[in-house]
Amino acid sequence: MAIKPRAKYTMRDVARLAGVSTSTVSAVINGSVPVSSARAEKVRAAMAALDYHPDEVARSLKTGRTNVVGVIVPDITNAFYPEVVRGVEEAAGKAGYSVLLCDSSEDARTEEKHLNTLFARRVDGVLLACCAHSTAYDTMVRRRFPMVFVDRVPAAAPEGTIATDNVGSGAMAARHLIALGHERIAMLAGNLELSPHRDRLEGFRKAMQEANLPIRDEYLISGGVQVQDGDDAGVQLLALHPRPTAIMVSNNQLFLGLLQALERRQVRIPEEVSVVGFDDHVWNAHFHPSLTAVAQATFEMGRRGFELLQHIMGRKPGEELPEKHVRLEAELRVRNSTGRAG
Amino acid sequence: MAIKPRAKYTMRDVARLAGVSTSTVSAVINGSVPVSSARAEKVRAAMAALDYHPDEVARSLKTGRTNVVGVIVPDITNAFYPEVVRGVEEAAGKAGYSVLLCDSSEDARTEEKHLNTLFARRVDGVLLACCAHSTAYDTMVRRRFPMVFVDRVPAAAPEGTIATDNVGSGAMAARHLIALGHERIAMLAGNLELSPHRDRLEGFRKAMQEANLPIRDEYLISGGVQVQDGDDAGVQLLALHPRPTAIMVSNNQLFLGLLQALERRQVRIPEEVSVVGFDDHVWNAHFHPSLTAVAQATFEMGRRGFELLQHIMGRKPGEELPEKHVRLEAELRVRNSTGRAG
DNA sequence: GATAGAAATCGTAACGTTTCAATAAACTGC
DNA sequence: GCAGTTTATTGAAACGTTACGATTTCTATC
Repeated sequence: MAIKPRAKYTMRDVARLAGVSTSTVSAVINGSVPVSSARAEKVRAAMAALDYHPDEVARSLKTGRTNVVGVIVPDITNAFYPEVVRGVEEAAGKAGYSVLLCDSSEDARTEEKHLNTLFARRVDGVLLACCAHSTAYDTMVRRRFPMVFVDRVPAAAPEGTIATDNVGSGAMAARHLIALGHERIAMLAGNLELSPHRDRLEGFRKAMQEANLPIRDEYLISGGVQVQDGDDAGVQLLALHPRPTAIMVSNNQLFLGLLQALERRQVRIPEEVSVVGFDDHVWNAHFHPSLTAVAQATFEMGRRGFELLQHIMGRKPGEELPEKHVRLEAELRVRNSTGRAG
Repeated sequence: MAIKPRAKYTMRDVARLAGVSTSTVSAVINGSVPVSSARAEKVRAAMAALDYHPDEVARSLKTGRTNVVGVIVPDITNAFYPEVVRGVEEAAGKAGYSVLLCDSSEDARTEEKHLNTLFARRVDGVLLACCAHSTAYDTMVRRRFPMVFVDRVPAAAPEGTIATDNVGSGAMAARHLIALGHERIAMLAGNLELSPHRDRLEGFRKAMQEANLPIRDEYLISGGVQVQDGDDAGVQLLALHPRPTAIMVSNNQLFLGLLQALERRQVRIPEEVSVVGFDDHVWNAHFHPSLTAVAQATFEMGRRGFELLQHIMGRKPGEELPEKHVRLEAELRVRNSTGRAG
């Protein structure tokens, strides 16, 4: 294997130019040990003259830390995740960390592959929005790897999780519909192997029960999380008698699919059916009608997720975490896609 | 500085367990040198038994390559970039590279900081969608750093650029409006320091000239690229006499702002004014009316951008590139926001 | 001016790999 | 059976840092 030409200058060169030892250069860089200001100045001048930047690879090998965290998302083109990633990236940057981004395409094998790569690259920790049938939990626990589950959390995770209060916000969305007088409420519940969808359904159930409203089996559609799944489910719901007067949808892609189906059938919103979705973004406000949706604290999820990971990475053996599970509040943005029943 | 406990096992442990030297283990891993199948099998068994994964950090230090590329985007929450990044990530993954993601927030100083970090981390190359007043070009050329400019390309870049044919697609959008009989056409041209916006304006000018149509100064609004800028510009345009009958918009955020302003003033689209934008995404088709827009080959931009970078990284000194600049065709998706001139 | 103690500096041995020159082992052909 | 070749295997020297113990240089005190 051909060896790549490396950075022009090394610490040796700086040391020679400044007339000191490499130890002194290292001390100036890291501030680990006091250096007389005269020499420190000389060293700094030499570094600038050579445009010298310490080799982080060598440094990592020596210190055992890379100052890199991995982030694995199931689909970066799903508008939810870029905001989370942005939150991570910003918090990480402030703390001197860089972010290695991986996309699992909702595939457990790809996820596992990424996890192995990140492990081999010796990242200091991983933030993971896992996919269905994820084996991540076992793999990394076995390796004692600092990890935080974001958005989608395995039931077994004993610590290091951050997510929206999905039970609560599912109930919130349902209660909103109930308060508008709806009784025949349907839900596109998404993939019930994923915690957010499972929890939102639980919240929905809770709210319905509180209000003494029945949930018909045929009003509950679960399975996929893609646009086409939402479209299919919409078609299915429209064929029912009686039709639901309101539909709650468990994520933005299903939501879009549902809207597509309703539009094709020329079903008027909210006159004929009210719809409320999860995941808000700019376009929701400009849809016709504008869309009522649950807005998650995406950016904050990323930011605090990184902070949680930082605690885990910095923890001494046996030490307890200040908090093991972070639960974020969501906000219902009421717009014009939900209206009074009847 | 406390040293982090490292991976349980090293090549030494594998070698000892397999009863061979570390050189042999290395040979098995890299296939660099023939190893008798009996010993190779022993080594593989030992690796599996210890769940051993070679330390990529050590390997990088030795080989001088990290198999990591950096990607810097101005705003990952702008729906355009996740698709580009996905293209890069996928192509990179297939080639054994990982992706370090940085967000510059459209700020030249942040961009420069990221560039330095990536450089220090010894990534093998960088894909950059630069921001206004970027100093990246000089910095990295000085360092002879493999780099590809994506989407936004500095005029001076002698090679390693990939972008949409913005002049062509700008002209395409304008011609579409002209063909519909519009003569008073306005343009929200965005930030003219950025090549895509500059080029789209040039295309617009070209098409107008071909058709012998004048461009009024007050119909040309440039400056920002954010939603609010689009809104402001919309307000400004609506105050003019005569009003333009069609408006072309240089990116998706400006587009959204413009739509916001038109909606507030209850301007009917396309009856009173036709609008065409840049950057298509799923929601455009479901807007009311559905939005005519130029769709760029985002995913492909990422994928081919990475491939171009690969060529640059793998190039021997003095060798020529198979192609220095990649220009991608865009597609005009005609929907209902553009109609015949009144 | 000598001396103790503190402060600054340095040499060197790692960190976990790869690679190259050197050795050992196994084949050739005669 | 032996020189000559090929083929496997290994030991040891890097790669560019950090950090430890050892050493030198200061400063203050008597």
